[in-house]
Amino acid sequence: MLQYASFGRGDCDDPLFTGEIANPLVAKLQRFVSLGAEEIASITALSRSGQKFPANHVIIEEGSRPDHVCIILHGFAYRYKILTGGRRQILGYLVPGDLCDAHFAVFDQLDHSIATLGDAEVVRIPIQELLDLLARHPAIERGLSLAALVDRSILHEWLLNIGQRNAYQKLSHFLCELSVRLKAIGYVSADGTLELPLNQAALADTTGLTLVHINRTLQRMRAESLIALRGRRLTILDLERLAAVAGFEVGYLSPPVPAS
Amino acid sequence: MLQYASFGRGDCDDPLFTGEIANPLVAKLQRFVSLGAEEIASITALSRSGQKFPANHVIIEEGSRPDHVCIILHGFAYRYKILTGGRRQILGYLVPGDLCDAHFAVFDQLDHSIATLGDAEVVRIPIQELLDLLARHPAIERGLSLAALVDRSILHEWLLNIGQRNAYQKLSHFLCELSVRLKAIGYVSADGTLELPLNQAALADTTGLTLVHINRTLQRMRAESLIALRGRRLTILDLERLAAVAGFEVGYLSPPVPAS
DNA sequence: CGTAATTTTGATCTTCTTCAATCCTCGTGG
DNA sequence: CCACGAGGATTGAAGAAGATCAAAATTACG
Repeated sequence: MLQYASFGRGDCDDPLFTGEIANPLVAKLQRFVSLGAEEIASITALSRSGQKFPANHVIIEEGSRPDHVCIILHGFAYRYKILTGGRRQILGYLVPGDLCDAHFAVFDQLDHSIATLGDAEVVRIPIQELLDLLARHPAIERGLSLAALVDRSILHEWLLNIGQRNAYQKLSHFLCELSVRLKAIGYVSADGTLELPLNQAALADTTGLTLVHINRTLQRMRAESLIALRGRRLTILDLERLAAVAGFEVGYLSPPVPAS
Repeated sequence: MLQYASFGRGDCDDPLFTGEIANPLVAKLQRFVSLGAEEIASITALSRSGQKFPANHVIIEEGSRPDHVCIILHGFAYRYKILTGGRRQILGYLVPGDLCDAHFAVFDQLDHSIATLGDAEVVRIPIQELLDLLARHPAIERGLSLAALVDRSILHEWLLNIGQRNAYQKLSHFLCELSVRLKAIGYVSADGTLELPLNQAALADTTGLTLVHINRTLQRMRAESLIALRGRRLTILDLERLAAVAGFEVGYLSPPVPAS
């Protein structure tokens, strides 16, 4: 049984519910474009049941040229690069509904790896099937393009974050982003609690800081009553104030408004 | 008269030559896909003569929703974001042939600004015209998609660079990248000299370091005979060794090999 | 209940920042 | 042809943010 189900749109492990729950990819696309019943059915058909992976399982290895695309159904994953010497930079997080490299994978070998954060459920779709789907349904293609746009915005924001802010702000900013993204897919409870398998080492490699320094920064944030943290359960006590110290602006995470 | 012409494919300011020189966008696309004569003609027609801007002129402002796309014909530009407080992060550089936001601009308002680095010549193409062009010539669209892929790789590499390497490596890595990119468009002379209007403040905001620290790092690199630097003229004396200290691997800059 | 992973703490060190001058360089106008 | 001014480069000194190393404490988990 996967964790976090209680915050999600329902427990996909329960076969009784399978037909009823919004497919996470459908849900994601619907934040960008409106989909017809047939489009929803097509996506659902492709991504009904996935493969389950344990924590820290490498889904796609840097340098490979995958012949399929992965969609996260449950749980989380992250993109990363490793430096000779062992240092790791996390390049981004994938949440349910996100896919590992839409049409990108068609051409190229990956420049980074992707691994599961905690236990996760992932569907693999042969590239050709995805291409067919996109060809048949321009709305889906458009939705994915817009999603890619948001991804790029996030990348830009991360660059700004890592390059220009101090440790306290870096961490705050990342937590704000996380909170907003997870809220959008229903993974944050009313009191601001999010539960995810993110350890301090991952936070360090996300922000370009040291594990030790992350630890101390977290403590400071707790002391200031910005967050509460126990085990995997992180509660953002004061998102307003957290956003203020981070200089966080939601804009870049919102689906772009289509030109009229 | 624009600088750097001597390193480029010819002097585009000379009207006698205009018809003969490869259009920089054509040249760029040809590194990814093969173009027919008609495609080349179409592109050339769209981007024959541009508008000239002085140094540090903002071409596209963050938050605007441009109805056109810009192509750099001559000179350089950079993407950047500014933080309240004045800190600036440079997100990437545009060289001749690059465009400010291909099909991206269709949907969204920009999340960052773009400005010229030195004097530059830029064409503005109405989005609709570009869309028509892409619709008529799938090869061009494909070329731009591949170019976007490389852009993303670069962004990933920058994140790794800023997040995980030390000052010496950061700067070395950036210089390696610059050298390779400029060499690809013929802007590096045989002895490794590149001439571009990049001051130490820009290097600082590119790497997330301080101007003062950049200065001292450059001095160290000179002392180690890795580079020579006089005014705008940077010579990479030993690219091998520079790449070694930076942990630089060219791969991510190469056009992806199309799947067979 | 024991082992491994993760978090926490302490002490020390150094890389990089900050602040504040000074010094070039180069284009401009007198 | 030279003085002037501005942007850019360089230097120095001092401080701080964050890194590193090593160990202990906690927590998770089979």
